[in-house]
Amino acid sequence: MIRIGKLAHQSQVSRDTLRFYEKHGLITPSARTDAGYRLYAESDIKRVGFIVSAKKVGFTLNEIQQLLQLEVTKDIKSCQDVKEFVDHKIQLVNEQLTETRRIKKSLETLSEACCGGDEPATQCTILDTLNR
Amino acid sequence: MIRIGKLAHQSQVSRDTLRFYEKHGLITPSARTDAGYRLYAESDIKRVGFIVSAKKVGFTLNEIQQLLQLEVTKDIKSCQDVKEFVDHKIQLVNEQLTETRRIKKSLETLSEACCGGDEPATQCTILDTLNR
DNA sequence: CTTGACTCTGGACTATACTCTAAGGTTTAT
DNA sequence: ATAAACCTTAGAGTATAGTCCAGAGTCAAG
Repeated sequence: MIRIGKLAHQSQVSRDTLRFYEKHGLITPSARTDAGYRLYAESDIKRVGFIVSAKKVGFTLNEIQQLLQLEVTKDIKSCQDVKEFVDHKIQLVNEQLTETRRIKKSLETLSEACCGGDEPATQCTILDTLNR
Repeated sequence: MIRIGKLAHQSQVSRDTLRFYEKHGLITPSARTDAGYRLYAESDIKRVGFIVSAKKVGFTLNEIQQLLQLEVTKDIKSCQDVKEFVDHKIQLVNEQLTETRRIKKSLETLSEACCGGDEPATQCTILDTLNR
């Protein structure tokens, strides 16, 4: 059983973040010392690792909570359940990608129409476009 | 001079949003009635249009504030200034795009390694991967 | 036995962009 | 004249993901 500082160091997150995750139901230390210090067991450490990994692939904390539900109840869940969850997230990411690409194109169109020269911007095509 | 409700309707934003923009220095009505009602002049209406257009191409409110600065002082600004601003934003969008693509790929790798079948998820490659 | 490192809690603060509510005043239409 | 529609302000709430701080308690080492 380790204390919060050590876990924070090991997991490369801050103590505050661990407490924040706890407040949001992602990880609860298995025990406390008499003085109230959090004590994390091996399984807790793994759980934090899971959270960190899931963050790295783009899951939100909310999604991670659902993933942890799947992980904990994996014996009554199927691979299909897990894969569907991931595929749903891929869909969301694709939608975001589409929107960001649209924005990129709009901006590029804006930029390309502009001479970018020393001229005063009184007739700048960018400003003109935004004014319509 | 029109009141907030009409402007909101015309500009397709809520009254609250207009007041929110005002609080954040994006748009201030040119006048007020004796009763304190906001009165928007033609130039104010244009300004809101500018804000809405800029939002549509992905600028944040903070960036729009800077853009409005450029717009208002356009006679002492060059096309270069404006274009540089847009090009900088394109860079930011490109970085976001790169990150979102990375996430997409990670998720796809995760998904592809999973059988997605009826099997219990006890050996699910997705959960296994996140546990490392 | 005291100093420094560590931990606790609760709550404020950051950034982004609103949205909603309460309690009241004003204007317009009937 | 009165009701509906519109407007005002201040402030709280939403979602996301933390970060920081104060004031206090705990623990290990010299």
